Amino acid sequence: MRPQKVADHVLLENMISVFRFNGYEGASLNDLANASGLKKASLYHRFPNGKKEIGSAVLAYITEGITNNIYQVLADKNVSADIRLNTVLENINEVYDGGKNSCILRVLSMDSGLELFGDQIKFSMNIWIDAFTLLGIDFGSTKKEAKSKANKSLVLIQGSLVVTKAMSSLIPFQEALKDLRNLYIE
Amino acid sequence: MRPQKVADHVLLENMISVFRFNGYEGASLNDLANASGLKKASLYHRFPNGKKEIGSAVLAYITEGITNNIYQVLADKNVSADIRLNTVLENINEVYDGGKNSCILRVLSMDSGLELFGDQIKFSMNIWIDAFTLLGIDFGSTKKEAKSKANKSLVLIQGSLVVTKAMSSLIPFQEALKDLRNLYIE
DNA sequence: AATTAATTACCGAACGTTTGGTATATTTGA
DNA sequence: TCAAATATACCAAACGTTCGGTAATTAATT
Repeated sequence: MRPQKVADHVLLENMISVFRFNGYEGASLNDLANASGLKKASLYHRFPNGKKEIGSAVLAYITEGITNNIYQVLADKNVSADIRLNTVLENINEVYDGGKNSCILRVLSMDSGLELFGDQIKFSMNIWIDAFTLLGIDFGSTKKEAKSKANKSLVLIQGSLVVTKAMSSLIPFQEALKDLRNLYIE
Repeated sequence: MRPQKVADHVLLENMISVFRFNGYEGASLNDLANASGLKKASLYHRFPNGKKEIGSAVLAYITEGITNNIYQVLADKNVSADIRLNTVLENINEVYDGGKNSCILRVLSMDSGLELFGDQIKFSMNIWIDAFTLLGIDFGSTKKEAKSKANKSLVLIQGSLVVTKAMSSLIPFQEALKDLRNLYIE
């Protein structure tokens, strides 16, 4: 059996950067093919259902990332809550490249994206919220308080990424990371 | 001179709802024409430079709204800071229809929008920030503190609108309005 | 008061281009 | 030699845009 020219995860990473830059509607199959290193028709071999399946696969990949880099870190009771929080803040900073990267969940929830991927996006965001809710409880909050803080954490990151991109300044994102920390510490 | 079938502001309001729903790339000229009550070719009479000019006109219209409903309210020293804040919160709630409406500034800063409209979007957001900075100073903050709070207000609203839309729940937006109020009161 | 000229608003039909998607052929490694 | 992976060539439909021409109104001339 002939080997793949481009590995799955490489393919997905390349797609992600196209979606980040052009949005879902704005990303044409030619854009995606060019970025992937494969030809357009070959993308249909890897993703038989076309652009929708690419978007869906990207979201599944991102969901895996959120699970590994956020949920599993925050749910690990072997580590102190302080350190878990710091680790996750570092991971968030890394994933969004200090604020330079847009959030794929937001990008794919624009245009026709919400209709196509709404469930997957909700699912991913709920993992984020569940993760930070666990953290809040370990920091001594009631479940209700913890859930409220978790929602705030999501709002902070999403909002700061919007403002950071629109204002061409990384400061809002960096400030949001501090604010997110202050939600739990002090 | 033959009268216009559809008044400018009606035209723009209709365009806005199309952009809100479909994004910039996702909004086709057919969509825009259908929503406007004019035919596609007639849109080119009203906006000779096509889709770009429509986006630009929409942003100019939104900027006017921000100036009237937010900046002018918050800059009016004849009214107590408390009341100004409440008025603006009501206006924000109204403009975004309790969270149901996406923010056009965010919608048009996606896809190719940032490239086309970046300056206008930055300009609008700066009006928001300037307005809330004035408020913060009147609430007793230093200029630096006031500016930081103003940025937070923008992040809160943008983020909560993203989360509200993605999660199909108006709660994040409503919570953000409360959080925004608490930035200044208490 | 009537007619004509000028101006503006609008629209059906078509433009070239790009879109997402396929049918068919070739390459490649087991 | 067989099956999976990739590539070339192609397509109908939709895209943003343009054009020739018509409808509706005002201004000017008689």
